[in-house]
Amino acid sequence: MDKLTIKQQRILNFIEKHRIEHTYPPTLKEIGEKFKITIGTVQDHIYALQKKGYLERKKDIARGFKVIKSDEEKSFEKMKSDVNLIPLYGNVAAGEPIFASDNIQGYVTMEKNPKGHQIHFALKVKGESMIDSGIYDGDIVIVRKQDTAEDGEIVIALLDDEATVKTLRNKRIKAYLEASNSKYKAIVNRPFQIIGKVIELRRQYSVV
Amino acid sequence: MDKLTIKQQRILNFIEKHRIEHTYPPTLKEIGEKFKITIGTVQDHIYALQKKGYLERKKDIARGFKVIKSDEEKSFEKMKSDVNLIPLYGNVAAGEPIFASDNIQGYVTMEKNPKGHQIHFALKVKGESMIDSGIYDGDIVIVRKQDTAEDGEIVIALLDDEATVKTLRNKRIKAYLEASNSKYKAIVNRPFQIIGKVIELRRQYSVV
DNA sequence: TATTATGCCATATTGATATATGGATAAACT
DNA sequence: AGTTTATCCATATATCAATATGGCATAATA
Repeated sequence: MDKLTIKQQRILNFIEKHRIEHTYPPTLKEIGEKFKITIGTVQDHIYALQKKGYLERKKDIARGFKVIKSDEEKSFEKMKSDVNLIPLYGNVAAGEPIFASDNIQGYVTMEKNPKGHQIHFALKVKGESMIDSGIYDGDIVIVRKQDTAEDGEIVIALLDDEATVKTLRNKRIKAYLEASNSKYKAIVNRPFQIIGKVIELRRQYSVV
Repeated sequence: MDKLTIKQQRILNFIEKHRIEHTYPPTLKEIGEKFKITIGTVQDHIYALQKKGYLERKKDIARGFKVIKSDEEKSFEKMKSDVNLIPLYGNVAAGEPIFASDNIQGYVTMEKNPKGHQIHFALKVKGESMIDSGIYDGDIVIVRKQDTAEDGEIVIALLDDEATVKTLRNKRIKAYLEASNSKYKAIVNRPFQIIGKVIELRRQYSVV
């Protein structure tokens, strides 16, 4: 693609900017007014932009401009549109509903999972019970909702109506939850329910 | 805002969809063609959409539609636009340039930092030297470029042309680098250069 | 030196688009 | 029963907007 002159670049920018701001591209006249040139001159510029491959336009269509983006810009935009916002829940006291919208503390960005629309959420970890697995107090875990898991996977489990992070031990005889901290005992013989599996961990360091 | 009828909702959706796909909104005629109704009827629908507050339009302006979005939609869009993609670099052998675009392994999404345009990048951690700080082999660290740091902060340092993750010890007498693993010794009396500070850690668990 | 690209003007014409008006039916609401 | 709302139609007109054409000057390029 040939390089654009300053004038051409400005006009191209104006078209795209106008489109974003007004939801529709400008007319030739509007471009002319902006740059204090006549329609005829605008035609020349538009022609140049088309010839150089930076602009497409539909014939006889009002405001029928389409600014061509480079592959790099495109893939960047695509990647951005592939970003999902998932809710970050705060810690929930026993008995309270976990997924109440009142408990949403914010949102966390996450690359969209290619495997369909699975439901994710994020949770702030409280306590030291998973420290031997490198999960610290204050870390954020991103969780995929599911009600089963394999032996050794880190899960969010509902224990006495409270959500906790633990390693699932799914042995032949019985499933139980294990803390990753030698000071804590495994939780055996208590009913629990798995609500999701930890798929990612995030830790934010305080920024000065 | 009054509720929309099915027909009105469809027309509203079409206008927005057309805008996204073509970069400009449709004309009255195009709407009429889509729904096989006459322009007069389209006028009625547009009028209703305006009266109910779902659509704005400029008088005498071709394709002058603007679909009004709810506050919720707006804030979601805004949050998405506040997402940045930062490059993820792979491990670099000693002597090779670190920030060469050849070394970009992918991109990581990150909430845009409100404090201006700082430069960030991401790096995959190799080795066990920071395990006592909960940073494991394979973890991804997000780094803010800077050439100084405070005592105790985790930094990326250039040691013999190789980038490593270490804790900075900035004592009265001399600065040195410390591993967070009792098996490793601190690196004293060797020249190094700080290239950034770790501001976030991410760990992906294998998803089955 | 001839040619092409850039940057500008003016004006006429064709076609695209929006607007205005009037009329009709059925359903919902007061 | 009367009124509003939601659907539709048809047609005329004004204006918006794109296109076509021709001309001029300068700088870069073959």
